[in-house]
Amino acid sequence: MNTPVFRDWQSVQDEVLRRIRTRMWKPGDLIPNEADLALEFGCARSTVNRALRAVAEAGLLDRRRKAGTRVTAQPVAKATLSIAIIRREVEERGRKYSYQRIAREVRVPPLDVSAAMRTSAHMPLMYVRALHLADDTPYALESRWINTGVVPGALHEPFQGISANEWLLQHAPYTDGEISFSAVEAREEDAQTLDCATGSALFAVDRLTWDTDRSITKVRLLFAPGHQMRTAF
Amino acid sequence: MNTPVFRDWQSVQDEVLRRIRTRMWKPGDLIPNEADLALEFGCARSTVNRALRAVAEAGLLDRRRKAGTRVTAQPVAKATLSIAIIRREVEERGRKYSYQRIAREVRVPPLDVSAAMRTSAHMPLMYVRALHLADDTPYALESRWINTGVVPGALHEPFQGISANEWLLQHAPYTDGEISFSAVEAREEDAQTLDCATGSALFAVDRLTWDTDRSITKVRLLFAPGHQMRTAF
DNA sequence: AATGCTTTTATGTACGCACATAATAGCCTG
DNA sequence: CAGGCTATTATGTGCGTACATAAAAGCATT
Repeated sequence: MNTPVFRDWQSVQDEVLRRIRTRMWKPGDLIPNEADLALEFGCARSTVNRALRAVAEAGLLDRRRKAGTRVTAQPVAKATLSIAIIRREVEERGRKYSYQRIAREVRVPPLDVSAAMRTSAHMPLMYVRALHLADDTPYALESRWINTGVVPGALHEPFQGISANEWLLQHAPYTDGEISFSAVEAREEDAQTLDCATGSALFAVDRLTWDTDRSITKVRLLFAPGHQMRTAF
Repeated sequence: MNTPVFRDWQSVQDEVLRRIRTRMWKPGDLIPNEADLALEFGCARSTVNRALRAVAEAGLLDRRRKAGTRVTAQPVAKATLSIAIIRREVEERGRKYSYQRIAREVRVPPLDVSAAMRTSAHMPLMYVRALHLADDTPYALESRWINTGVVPGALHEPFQGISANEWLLQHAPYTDGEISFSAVEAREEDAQTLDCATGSALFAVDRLTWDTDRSITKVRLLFAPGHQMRTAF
């Protein structure tokens, strides 16, 4: 048999993907080891390794030392969402971005907030509420708590011209973060700001960022009705 | 100066991350080239390359040939969501999974469906509606269109015991997919099935999968109120 | 100053070798 | 036959070299 030669790791990857897709290698199957594949493909083992590693990262192969490499039985689709700065997100859709700060104050947060941020229950934090607009119509409503113990500079920043979102990225780099997505009904106050009906279904994004073990900020974004977050996988 | 030695790519990566985090290398900065870093760290250039590549994949570095490597000015947080099979998702939360097929029929779909799936407007597709339950309470309502032109086997499958979700993964591997998330208000019919109030805010996931250029299936999952999708980044 | 050609440079990748490491398989012992 | 030790094996990674390639920078020409 006349196997074509796969010299670079990308074409090895393509061939591996093809074999999985065409079920030449079926889900659960053990595939040949790196050395054999290298021989077959006419390249070095390290090239095969690079290719298989990439496919494994995509979730289509399971690799274990000594046990070998198997085609994932039930691949878990991994959708990678890019959580961009809202201004950029709006501008990339070709719309005009604008920003309105609604409130900014320092006060003791509700208990669920201090608990989530692991700050003491009576420690005041900074609260910022703002509206992001696209072509002058409401796009997303931001409600944010900032841990001024960790980011004291926030106390001197009015967040009028620049959103807290961007300011924090510049001044308080995070090391870890959590994000969660859900659907919530618009409260009357939020509905008025977003110019929609009370009770409308809103797409909500909650983010919590950390500098090692200290919380930096907790933010909820409520998007105007109809908002979609999409990606390929 | 007495730089410790970083032998393996993971510790090089850690050191690079540390330098970015501590702002020794600031956003937008050009960092030393691979050869210099290899010299400084006491390892091979390929090791530095491996580490920098990994950090770049995480979105914290921008690399371009000849231009060098820069710290990303405004890093885009990448949240990777694992879209598991619903049964597994439920079971991993330690709850009992069950499944009820509600409807299964072959008929001509609405125009938006045939358009999205790129099938001809009058071609009949299979429609399957089913409810996924966790601990016997509604968890997610699935409404699915299957392209029987591409997956004829579906015509002989009742989708009673096994969900279309799992059956398709076994019998119709996809090469590409799109996914989108949104919030929608529960229609009366959906609310009854999910045992919630009409108009409740529901988290909706729409998926469309392809085998190269032919659509396989289009599915909408409506999750019961309160559902959260979460991940770290 | 604008244009196009050439050089330089940093990243990207391939190779072959070596050794590390995890995990299975097999063997030995009681 | 159970339990534990050992050998084997496939992947994981490091190194040094070589060459490919993209792109900036420099140079020359108009």
